[in-house]
Amino acid sequence: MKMTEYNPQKIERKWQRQWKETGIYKTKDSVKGKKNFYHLVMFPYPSGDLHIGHWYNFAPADVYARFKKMSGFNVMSPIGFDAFGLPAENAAIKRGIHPEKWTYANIKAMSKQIESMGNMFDWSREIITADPNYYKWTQWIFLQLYKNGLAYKKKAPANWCPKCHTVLANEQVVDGKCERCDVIVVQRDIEQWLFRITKYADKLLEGLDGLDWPEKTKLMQKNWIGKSEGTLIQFPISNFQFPNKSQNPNDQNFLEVFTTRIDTILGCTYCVIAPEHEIISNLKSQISNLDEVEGYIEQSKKKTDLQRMETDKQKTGVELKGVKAINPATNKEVPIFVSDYVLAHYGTGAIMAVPAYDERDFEFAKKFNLPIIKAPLAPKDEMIKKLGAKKTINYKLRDWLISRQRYWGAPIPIIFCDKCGEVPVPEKDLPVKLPNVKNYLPTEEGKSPLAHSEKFIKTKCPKCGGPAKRETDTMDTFVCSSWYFLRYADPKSSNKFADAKKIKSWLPVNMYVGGSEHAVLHLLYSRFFTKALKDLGHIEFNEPFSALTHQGIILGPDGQKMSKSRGNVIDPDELVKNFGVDAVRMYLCFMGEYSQGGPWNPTGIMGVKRFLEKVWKLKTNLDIKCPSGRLMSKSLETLLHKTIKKVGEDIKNFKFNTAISALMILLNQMEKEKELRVTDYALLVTLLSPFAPHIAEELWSQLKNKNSIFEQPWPKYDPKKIKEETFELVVQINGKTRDRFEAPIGIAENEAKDLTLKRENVKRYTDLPGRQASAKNQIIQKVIFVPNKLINIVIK
RNA sequence: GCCCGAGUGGCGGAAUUGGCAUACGCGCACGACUUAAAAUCGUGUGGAGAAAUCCAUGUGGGUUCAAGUCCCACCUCGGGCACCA
Repeated sequence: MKMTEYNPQKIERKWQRQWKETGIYKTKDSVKGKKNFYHLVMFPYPSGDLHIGHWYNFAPADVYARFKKMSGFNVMSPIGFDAFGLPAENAAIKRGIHPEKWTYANIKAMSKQIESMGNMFDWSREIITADPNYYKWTQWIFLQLYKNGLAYKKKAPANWCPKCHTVLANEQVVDGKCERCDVIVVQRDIEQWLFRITKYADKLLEGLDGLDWPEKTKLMQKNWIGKSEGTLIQFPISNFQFPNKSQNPNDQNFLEVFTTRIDTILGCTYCVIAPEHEIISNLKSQISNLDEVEGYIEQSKKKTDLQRMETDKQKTGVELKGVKAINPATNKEVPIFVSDYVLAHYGTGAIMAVPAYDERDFEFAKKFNLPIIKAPLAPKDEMIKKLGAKKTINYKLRDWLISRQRYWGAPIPIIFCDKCGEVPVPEKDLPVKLPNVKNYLPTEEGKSPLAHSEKFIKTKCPKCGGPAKRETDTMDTFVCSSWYFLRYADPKSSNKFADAKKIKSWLPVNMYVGGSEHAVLHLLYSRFFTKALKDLGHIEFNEPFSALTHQGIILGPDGQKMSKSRGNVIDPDELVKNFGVDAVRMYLCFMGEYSQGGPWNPTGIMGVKRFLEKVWKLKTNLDIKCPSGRLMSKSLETLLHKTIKKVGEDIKNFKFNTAISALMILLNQMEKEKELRVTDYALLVTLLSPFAPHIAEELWSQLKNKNSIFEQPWPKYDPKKIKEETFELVVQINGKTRDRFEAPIGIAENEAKDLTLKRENVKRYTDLPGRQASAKNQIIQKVIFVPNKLINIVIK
């Protein structure tokens, strides 16, 4: 069969079938003489349809992967599905379909769509996090963390989404609202599982330095961790009386505060404690306005986080009457207030207020008519010594809340026994399978739907064999995705989460491509898992992703975020039907800077489509144009080598738009040539192949090549052939371009100057009546010569 | 409020890091082919001016022989954090 017309759909079908049959993208764990290169895109969750955003993530990333493969690396580019979790579950519930059925139907549909992109994904390594063979190891990792004190259960106020009926991690609360459904989050006292990510705060901070990541992302993590160095100081309570009950050794007769500004302590005129602060219960007998205080505490407990934030300008609070603290620096008594502008979970939950130096304290002081003293600043170190204060470090980062009162997740492998208490499921009993229940709807009472499944709950205690109950909460889906990159190294392993040798040969990930919305979620959690697994001796590296790139967001043609209600959604399937996969891939690369994204231009794609057609036509004309064996023109040769250099360098830097522009320039030049060698045309096709793999593979085979173009080495350029012999010397008069002429590379300053002064265009400025152009008689003040670039004559 | 990032033709965007601003593409205009249209090909395309030339990289200042690029102030947009003491 000989194809004469360019029919993208036909070519795509042909080569996608061929690639599948030959298994060209199946990755071996090692190839002799080649270095492994782990190239990863963030795996999608099975939401339903493949969005243009997925394309923008995967297609340009595939250009990079193919380029790496052709550059001599053994490239692994795996794909899978982040199948558990709220998004899939909510979508399923909305349609009245069981989450499992819905999820697997979507995976099937989306796999087909992903395959249509023609990426070099290795499907033999596909993973699905909802598969028991996968989540067995998610549970196993949970147990490792649990056994080493990095996972714990506690009852405390947590972010509760009233619509999703589950608690959420701090990272999943955006502006006081649930990141999934935008409903205002409330605080709810509930038993919850947490990972002790705070133990790794410092390591997570330090590790950022060595990473080839966008600076902005590193900064976001740094700010999220929020390290601040300060001091703990004790403010004695005057006339402190221990409560009547038997004396608790933890009861303190002082108030400990945290400050980063101990130098301002002389200006401290009152103290403030958070409504949740423990000291209140010990002071009860001394507080004369206890009813008022407790009323205030009740009130602030009822507030949502969002309401607390809204009180931005209006500070509230109540003084603890009958109790005073003593400022240890001045030995003066100061009042104590309870106010919700102080956060219980940060520092000690208590502050020394210095209204003269702190804006928030100033506002509060003004409202309650408290003294504002502009005291002199004291030297920090001296003050610490004098007061016997302790230097300390605080972090904004809080422990990661991972339990969800939802059905569609990996069960937490813990058993509760009346006799033995909390008992981890023995590793040999993993996985704890998620039962296929009929009643999977979330409940209001703060319990997982699994709590209704007697069959699931009832079990035996692994320790004593007595009757016991299973934990019914499931894990946050971010737990599943915090280690998936390890599994790709050995996706079928049944006796380990992945073979150590295989992990060593592939990890850390060499290039990770995905959205920046995960800057403090997935990317932080994965770093935590990696560090914990390393400390527990399971892996040998500290950081999961050596290099990271974010794609931008594609907006609708109207410049607005794409949404069905706005009707500005661009459907990639439709584009593929109209323009072909190669054109879609290529236009995504061409439309602008990769990390920037931007509005979709419906007519812009015609440009790359035309380009591909021209490449095709050039081949048709080749037989006429090329009498075989002719030398190409000097100028084409230079351009060809320059293009090889530019395209390679641009792909390496994810500057796909300028790489394509260089290819267009090369094509435009080739079209103008009277004769064209087959080998030179083949070079163009090779340079094009990472962007438009289907047409390139077809043209390559039409050039009578038997192997795949992707088994070709990336072309090398000859640095000698890039060097030109002449250049265009720019002549400026007072910094403005007035002339230019061809001059040999390396021309000396004197020679360039002489030639320049003889130019007619220059004489017009320098040959003034009665004066001569020379630096001596002051027409010419100065001559600036930039070798191989320009000459600037400064005249008066 | 604080911390990042960005503002370049009608539009998406280039610019070897201080050296010809507007590459490449879209769009538009004119021409060729056609009975005609589409497609295709060719030419032109920042603004003003007859021209010399002048003016243009968010605004205003500065440094420099030379600024889109460096410095200062401001404006607008995007992102992050948000009572973290």
